[in-house]
Amino acid sequence: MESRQNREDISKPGYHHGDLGAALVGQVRHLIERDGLSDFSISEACKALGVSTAAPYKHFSDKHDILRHVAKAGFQDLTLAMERARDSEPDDAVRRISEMGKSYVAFAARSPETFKLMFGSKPDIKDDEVTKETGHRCFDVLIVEVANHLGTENSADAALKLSIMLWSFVHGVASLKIDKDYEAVRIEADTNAMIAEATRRLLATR
Amino acid sequence: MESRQNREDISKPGYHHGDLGAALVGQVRHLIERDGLSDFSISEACKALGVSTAAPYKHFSDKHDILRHVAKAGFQDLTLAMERARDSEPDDAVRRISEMGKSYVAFAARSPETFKLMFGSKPDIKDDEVTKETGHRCFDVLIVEVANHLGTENSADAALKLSIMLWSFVHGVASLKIDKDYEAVRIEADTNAMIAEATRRLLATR
DNA sequence: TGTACATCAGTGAACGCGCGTTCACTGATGTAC
DNA sequence: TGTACATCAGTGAACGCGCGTTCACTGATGTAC
Repeated sequence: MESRQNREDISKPGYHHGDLGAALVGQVRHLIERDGLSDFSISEACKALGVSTAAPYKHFSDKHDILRHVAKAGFQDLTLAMERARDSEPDDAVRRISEMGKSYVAFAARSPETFKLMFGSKPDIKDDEVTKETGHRCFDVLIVEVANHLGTENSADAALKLSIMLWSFVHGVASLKIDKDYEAVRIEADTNAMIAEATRRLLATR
Repeated sequence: MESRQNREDISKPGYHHGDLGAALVGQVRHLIERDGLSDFSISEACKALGVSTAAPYKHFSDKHDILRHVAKAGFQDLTLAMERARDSEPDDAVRRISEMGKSYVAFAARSPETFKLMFGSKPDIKDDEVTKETGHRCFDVLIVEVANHLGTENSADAALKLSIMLWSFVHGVASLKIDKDYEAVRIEADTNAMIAEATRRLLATR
């Protein structure tokens, strides 16, 4: 049993479905993006995979369990995207941080409903320790970079405070963008330029 | 007919319900906050008001129509709160703007689900011209103040850009706060202090 | 290699549920004469 | 002031719907001998 869980990524085509668990998480993620977080249904995910509506319960305890896995996968993707952005800019610390911000917003634009699931207030997601831990690791990527930039003469607390400020800012940009609020106020916002500008200002030494 | 619409705020107790339309909007707003935007039901609102489930359709075309009125009321409340915050700080322009930011976040903390309804991506809300206009008026309160602060030597475009930046920031703080994301990352954020600090930095002249 | 057996990922039919919305109706109110 | 009538905000019963979840079952797979 344990060995099967460890190689759940290999899919033998002849063995029933192969790996319905992973396929469901992927399909649900797709449907969430297509129909919205509150309008998708796992029944439809089953239909798309050619499987009975009872099949998921052999892999997950309930609907929320599937969503938890989707959220976790989302955090892993986001972390990866931020690490890539960080590594793309080896010379300039401020630019490195603003690139990470851009990749945060880009992820939200690419997967808006998954983003909402990850950062929304559903208790089934929020209270899950595994998802929490995955999210925390994501935030750590930013803290490390800000602490590096500030240098040792500044306290870790200063780095934390700045990180929260930077996170809050890009999270606001991401939220307003995917909810089309800029458009609602008839603004066309160049979010990338704005992130670069705001990052500079927030990180400016007085 | 027209004269009745104009005094929909007075409620004659003997005349059927009095003013079921306004009562429903209030009750739905209350239920949204209690049960969440995706778990409330108008049936329950009807039960709470002691009215049949068919009664709402004498006042609203459908469920979304009620939500549109809730969103509009939310924007009016938010605008009022921001104007009050602005007027409480007559001397210092930067502080005036940061007080407006604090009142934005305070509104979100007070009415998180209404806030999500107002700024979320529900098309029935987003595409409504009346709601749009009410939201726009809200944003204008900020732009005017930022333009005043910048003075005439700066373009209106500069004021707009700065306003978007400030809005994005406080919107991020509000979202992360009401979705309990600071807590999820085990942070206790002093949002008011953070807003004051970030506003100073974002408005700083180089 | 062949056979018997245990496992467990699937089926498909059924369930209870609460929802939004409709329908023909009723009866209190305001108004015209 | 009294009566007849039009209006329309309410009723209450019913509807169709799709959902998440359960149940006893089946049959392909891996394994022990």
